Amino acid sequence: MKKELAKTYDPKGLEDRLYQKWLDGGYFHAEVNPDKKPFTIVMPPPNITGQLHMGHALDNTMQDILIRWKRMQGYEALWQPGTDHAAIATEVKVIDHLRSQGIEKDKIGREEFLKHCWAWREEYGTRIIRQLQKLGSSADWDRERFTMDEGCSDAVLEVFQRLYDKGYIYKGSKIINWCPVCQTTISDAEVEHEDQNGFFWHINYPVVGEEGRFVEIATTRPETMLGDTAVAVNPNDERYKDIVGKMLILPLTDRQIPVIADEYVDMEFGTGCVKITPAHDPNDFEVGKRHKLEEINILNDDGTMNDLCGKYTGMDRYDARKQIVADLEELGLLVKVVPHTHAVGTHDRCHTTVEPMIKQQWFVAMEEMAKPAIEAIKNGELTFVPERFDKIYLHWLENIHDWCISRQLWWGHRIPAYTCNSCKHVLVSKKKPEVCPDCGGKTFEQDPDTLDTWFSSALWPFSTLGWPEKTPEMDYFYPTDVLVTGYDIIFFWVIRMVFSGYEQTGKSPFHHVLIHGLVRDALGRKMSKSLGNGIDPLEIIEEYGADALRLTLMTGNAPGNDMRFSTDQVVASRNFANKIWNASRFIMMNLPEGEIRTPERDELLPADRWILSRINTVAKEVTENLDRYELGIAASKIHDFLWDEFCDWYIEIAKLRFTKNKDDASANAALWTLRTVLTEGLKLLHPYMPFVTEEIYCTLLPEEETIMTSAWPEYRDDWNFPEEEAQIATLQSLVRGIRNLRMEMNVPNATKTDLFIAARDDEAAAHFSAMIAALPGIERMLYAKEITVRAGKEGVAEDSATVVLSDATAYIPLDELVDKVKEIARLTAESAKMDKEIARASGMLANPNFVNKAPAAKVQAERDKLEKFKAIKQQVEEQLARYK
RNA sequence: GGGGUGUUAGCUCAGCUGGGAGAGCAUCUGCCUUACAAGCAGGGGGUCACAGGUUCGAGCCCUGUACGCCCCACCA
Repeated sequence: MKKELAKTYDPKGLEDRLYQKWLDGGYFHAEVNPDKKPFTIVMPPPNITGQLHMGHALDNTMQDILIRWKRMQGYEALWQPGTDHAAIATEVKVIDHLRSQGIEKDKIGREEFLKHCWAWREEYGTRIIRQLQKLGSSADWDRERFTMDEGCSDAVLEVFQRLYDKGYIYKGSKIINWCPVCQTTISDAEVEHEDQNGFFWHINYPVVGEEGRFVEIATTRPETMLGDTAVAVNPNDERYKDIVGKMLILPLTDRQIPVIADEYVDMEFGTGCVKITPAHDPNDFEVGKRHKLEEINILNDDGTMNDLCGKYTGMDRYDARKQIVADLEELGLLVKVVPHTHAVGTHDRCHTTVEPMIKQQWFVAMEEMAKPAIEAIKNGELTFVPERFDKIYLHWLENIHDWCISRQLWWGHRIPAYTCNSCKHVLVSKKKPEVCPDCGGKTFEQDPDTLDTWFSSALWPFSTLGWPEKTPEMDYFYPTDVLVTGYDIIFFWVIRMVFSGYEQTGKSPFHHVLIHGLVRDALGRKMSKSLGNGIDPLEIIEEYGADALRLTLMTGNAPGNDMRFSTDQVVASRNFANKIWNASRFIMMNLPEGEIRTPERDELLPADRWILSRINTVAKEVTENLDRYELGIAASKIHDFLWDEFCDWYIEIAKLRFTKNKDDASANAALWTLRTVLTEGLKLLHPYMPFVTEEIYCTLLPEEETIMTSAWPEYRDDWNFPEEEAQIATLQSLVRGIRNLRMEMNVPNATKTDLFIAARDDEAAAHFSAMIAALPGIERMLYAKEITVRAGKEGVAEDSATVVLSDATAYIPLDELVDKVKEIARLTAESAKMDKEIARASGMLANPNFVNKAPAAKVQAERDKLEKFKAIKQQVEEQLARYK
C-alpha cells in the first residue's frame, strides 16, 4: 500500500511522534559489539538546575549530527548522556527555594538540606533531559548517568584516595579566593576579572622616632591596612635605601610595622612603597612568606571586619573603607586620592568581589599532572578544532596553580577525610574508617567540606563507562572520540578531564575537542537572564520545528566563532524543510503503485547520470567535510545540492518524461533516479534534520523501519559521469540564456517559439542532436514548439534573438518582439565582456612564469577557457554582422 | 601588560590546502507554470578595513596601522 505525506509540512505534528518511535525502537542504544568499530561521545552533562538554552541547543546538535552520521556509517555509536549535580548552582537554588518557604538552610541542618537537594534533583533533573529530547538528541538514554550517582561517586572517592596516597592531594593553609556571599572558596578558574573604576588612596605612614617623617604608600584597598604587617620598597630604590629596616606606625592601630626590601616592588609604579597585607593579597602573601611576616586576617567570612579591627569591627568591608579613609583624612594622613581603574576579581556565579584569604583547604598539586596533558597537545594525541585553542589550553596548563578543591557547601561529594576524635589523626578513605591505626580510636569526624563540582565532571568520560571497575564498556568505548563543547569551558572542564584521564587511565579521554562559540542575540549580545534577551530554543522548536532550529545553528558560522541568532534564519531553514517535503510529495505522487524496475545502465539518460554523478560527488565531499568537523560547510553543500540542483533542475527535467506516459523506459529511469537520489539525499541530510528526513524516508520506503540505521552514502565509481555533467551544464546555459532573453523582452510564458541551434560544425551538431534526443520533453523547458539542430546558420530567420554558447548559437525567432537595437546593444556588451576575458586569459598564458610555474591543470584550464571565450566572441561577432 | 580573534553585497555571515568574489535575508522585475507563494524565473548591489611584502598569481600567507570584540594577567 502506497503511503502518502501530509499535504503540508507541519513539524509540530511529527517530531514528537517520531522521537517516541525512535525511543521505542531502541535505536539510540549502543552495546559493546566486537563486530563493529566504536564511536563515542560523552555529552557535557547539563546542570540539574538548567533550562535548555541556545548554547545547549548548539552543543547538542553538533554532537547529534556526529553521532547520527557515524551510526549510519556502521559504527557502534555511543552518545553517553547524563546530568551534573552542579554543586554551588544547585545549592544556591535550593537555598532560595527553601527561603521562599521560610526555611533556613542552617536551621534544618545538613541531612535535611540534602533531602531537599535530592528532591530538587528528582523534580528538575529530568526537565533538561526532556528538553534535549525535543531537539532530537539521539543519546543513549538507557545509560543516563548523574555525577552523584553511585558509580560516579565511587569514581570520585577512588580518585581522591589515589591522589591523596600519591601525595597529589594535600591539605594546606594557603591564600585562596573567598566568596563572601556564597560563603565558600572558589578556584582560580571561577574568578572573573572585571575592570572597575576605583581610587588610589595615598596614605602617610609615620616613621617611628622621626617626627614629621612619613612613608607614602598608595593603595586601592585602604581597609586592608588593618592587616598590614610591613611596607615594602624595592632594594634598588635610591629614594628609600635609608629607611629599609626602620619601623613605621600603622595608623589607626597600635601596631608598628617594618619597612622591608623586596624585588617584587615596582619602583615606577605608585609611590614605590607598597603596604604588605599577607592575609589578603596573593602577592603580599608571597612577600610575607619570604620575609616571615605575620599574617593577620581582618575579615569575617561574610566580608565584615572581624574582631581584630577595633572600632571597625562588624562593619562591612566597604563601609569600613569609607570610615577608614575619613579617619585618615581627619588625622591628616591622607595625602591624596587619585582615580584609578583596576581589575577586581569577582565570583563568576554571583559577581561578588572575591576576597583573597588564608584558609586551610584541600588542594590538588598540578605540576606533575599537567605534564602529560601538555605533552598530549604537542605530540598530537589530542587536537583542538579549530587549532588555535591549543594555545589557550597550553597557556593555562603551563601557568597552572594548585587546584583548590574543597568547598564549604553541603551539596556535592563530601571529602573522604576522617579525623580521629582521640588523636586528631587524619585518614583518607573511601569508607568511614573503623579503627584509628595510630591510637586505636573508634570515632571519627568526617571533613565537613564537599568537592568542587568539576572534580567529578573531570572524571565524566570514564566514570560514566563504569570506571574504576573494569567494565567491557571501558575497554570498548574508551577513550572517547570527540568532545564537543564551548570555548568558555576549556579551563573548567576540558583541561581537568585531560589530566584526570591521563592520571587515572593513562590515556587522553578523547582524541579531538571540537570547540564552538557562543550563540548571541540578533544584536550580538550575550544571551543572559538579566538582559532578558535570551531566545528560548523550545519556543523556536514549537513554532518552526527542531529540524529548522538545528539547521540554523549549523549554517553560516565557522568553528569556534560566536554566532548571532536571528529568527529570519530559522524561517529560511524551515522553508528548506518545506521545500524537501514538497519535492518528496511530488515524487511520491508520481511513483507507481508497484515496484520500480531498476533501469539498465544504458537506460539512464544524461540527466539521470548527471544527477547521480552529482550526488555521488556531494556525498564524497560531505563525508570529507564531516571527517574534518566542517559541519557548516557540509550542511550548505547538502542544502545547495538538494535545492538548487535536485529540485530546481533535475525534478524539472525529469518530470517532462513522465507527465504523459509513465510506462516507458525513460519514465521508469526518471522515477527510479528521482527516488534513488532523494533517498540518498535524505540520508545526507538526516544528521542535520532528523525528523523531516525520517518521515519522508519511511513514507517513501514503507518497508524500511527507519532512516537512522540506513547506510551512509558512499562514493561509487559506477556513478561517476563527467561527460553527462558537462552536457547538462551546456543545457543549463542554454535554458538560462533563453530565460534571460524572454525576460528582457517580456515574452509571456505562454508564447512558444521555434528554436534553431546552429552548431559550429557537424560534430557539434551531432552532439546537440543527441543531447536533445536524450532529453525527452525538453522543449517545454526551452519554450520551443520545434527544435532544429544543424551545422551552420543556413535558413535561420532574420528576426531572431540569440543565445551564444561556446560551440553553437541558439536562434529564437521572435519576429516583431525582437528589438534589433536592443539586441545589438546586448551582443555588443557580450562581445566586450568576451574581449576582457580573452585579454585576461591570454595575458596569463603569455606570462612564461605562469605557464612554467603554475600546476599543469591550472594552465590547461586557462587554455580551455581561452578557447571557449574566443569561440563565443567569434559567434557574437558573426551575429552582430548579421544584424548590421 | 600578554595572547587570540574580527573588519567581505543594505543586514547577518560563509569562503575548506592561495588559481576568475558566495549564501540567506532585504531590494527590484515578471510569474498562482496542477510538488512547493514557506514557491518559481530573472536583475541590481562588493577597489574582500588600510599600507607594505612574499608569489607567475593574495579575501586567503608575512609585517605594520586603525577600529571592534574576547581571553589571560600578582603593578599594589
